[in-house]
Amino acid sequence: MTETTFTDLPVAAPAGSKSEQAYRAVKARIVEGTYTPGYRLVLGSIAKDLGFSVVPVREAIRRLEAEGLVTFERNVGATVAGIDPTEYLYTMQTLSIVEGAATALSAPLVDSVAIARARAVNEDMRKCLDHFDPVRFTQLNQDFHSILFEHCPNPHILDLVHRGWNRLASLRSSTFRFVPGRARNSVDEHEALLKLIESGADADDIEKAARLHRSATLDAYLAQAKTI
Amino acid sequence: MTETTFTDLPVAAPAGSKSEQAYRAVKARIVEGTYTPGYRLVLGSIAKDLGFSVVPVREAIRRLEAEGLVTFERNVGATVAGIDPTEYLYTMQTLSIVEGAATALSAPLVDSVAIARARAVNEDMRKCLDHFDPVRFTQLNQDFHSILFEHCPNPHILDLVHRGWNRLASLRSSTFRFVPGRARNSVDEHEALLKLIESGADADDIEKAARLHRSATLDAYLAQAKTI
DNA sequence: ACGATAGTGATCGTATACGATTTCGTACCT
DNA sequence: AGGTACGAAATCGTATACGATCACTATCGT
Repeated sequence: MTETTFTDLPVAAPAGSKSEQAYRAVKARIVEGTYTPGYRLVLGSIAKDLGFSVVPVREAIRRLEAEGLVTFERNVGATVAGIDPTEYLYTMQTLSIVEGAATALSAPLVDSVAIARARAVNEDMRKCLDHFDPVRFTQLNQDFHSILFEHCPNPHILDLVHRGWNRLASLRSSTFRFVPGRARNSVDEHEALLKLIESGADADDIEKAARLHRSATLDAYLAQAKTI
Repeated sequence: MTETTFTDLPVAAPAGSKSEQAYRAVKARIVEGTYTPGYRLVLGSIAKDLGFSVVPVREAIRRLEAEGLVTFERNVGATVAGIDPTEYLYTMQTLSIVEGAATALSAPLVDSVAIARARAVNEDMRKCLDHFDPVRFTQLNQDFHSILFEHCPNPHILDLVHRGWNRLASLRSSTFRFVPGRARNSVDEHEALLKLIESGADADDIEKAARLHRSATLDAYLAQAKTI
């Protein structure tokens, strides 16, 4: 094909190598809960399902392993990573640190328009409390923080945040128990955080607030777990 | 082979799947500087070199990509990731955050024996300054902090620290320029950090000190870069 | 009846093979 | 001479195939 008459339309080509497609497909199914924790990821089945051979699928799964979304055992296979309480604690604690840092680093770059958008999202979250819609609440929560992170000057840190979120995503439809009381506090803390950023507060204070915001959710979980 | 007469010697079996071996082999060569940044990782060559086929090697390389040690381009191949000044900045900043957190979390679990060991390592570092041995200095520096992290309660954070270190390792033998003045300060800061931990200081203060300790190295680099 | 053991099926791990894509050198045209 | 177009070599991407390993079950012996 020497001549490129047309503008080389990428058409509806699913984009990327099959390995890449497999990666995205499996990741999506994990994150959105089609494959719940413990689900056995059988290479052959997934390959047949996607219409690929096993090699790209295998590669995709190893990549997901590196992200912590699946666990892998030699000669046995891969399963969607569950989150036991310990793992949950590790993940939340790590998130509190990287989110705190991301928030503080981004704060100076958040303009008033972004603040307004974030505030709108937060008000939506408040409504979710009344309708009791935990899934949407979680999504909006990520949207809220994503707005604050929009101009984060350090992509590495942002990446760590996203990995943490993905890791927690598998919880949504299974183990996770929504704690409404905590959720309401969370919304209030969002508003406080916005005020802090608007006022051009010290980076340290912003970082501390953002970190505590995440820690508090962990604490609420721990307190609840203790009562069971 | 039903009978296991001998104690099932793992002998000199290189342990693990070939994919795993390939992963470790290539990683080692990158970290220790055999493959310098920009080095082209050709699947066929590495496979022939290790005596494997290309499939496990390919898998190994994709894993290294996920860790940021190599960059990958579709249909072109992989090269050892270089670190341009921007990447260096991102990595150092992220390290300052995760090392700070790791140090603060570990501090309450560092006993006096560990302190003594760390102090000994630090004195070795001081000697390296006189003999001008940057490679050993860097190694000892990692040893020093590793002692402090020995009982880190959060393995995820520790993992992030190690990833950062690996990422920086490729610099050692190439771009990196050792700044002796900074190195001397670094040793002093180590001692100050030990005193802080010994005294049972506030977690916040320890975190701040550890974070600044890493940031200062970055700042020294930036200052130097500016004068060139 | 219970535990150990051998056999079977499912699944993984890796080698090999081939088509697809890129890169680079060379010849040709302007 | 410079740039473009063609072609060959190198390398990647994926499919297929087969040997190796593991889980499971049924059988045998005690």
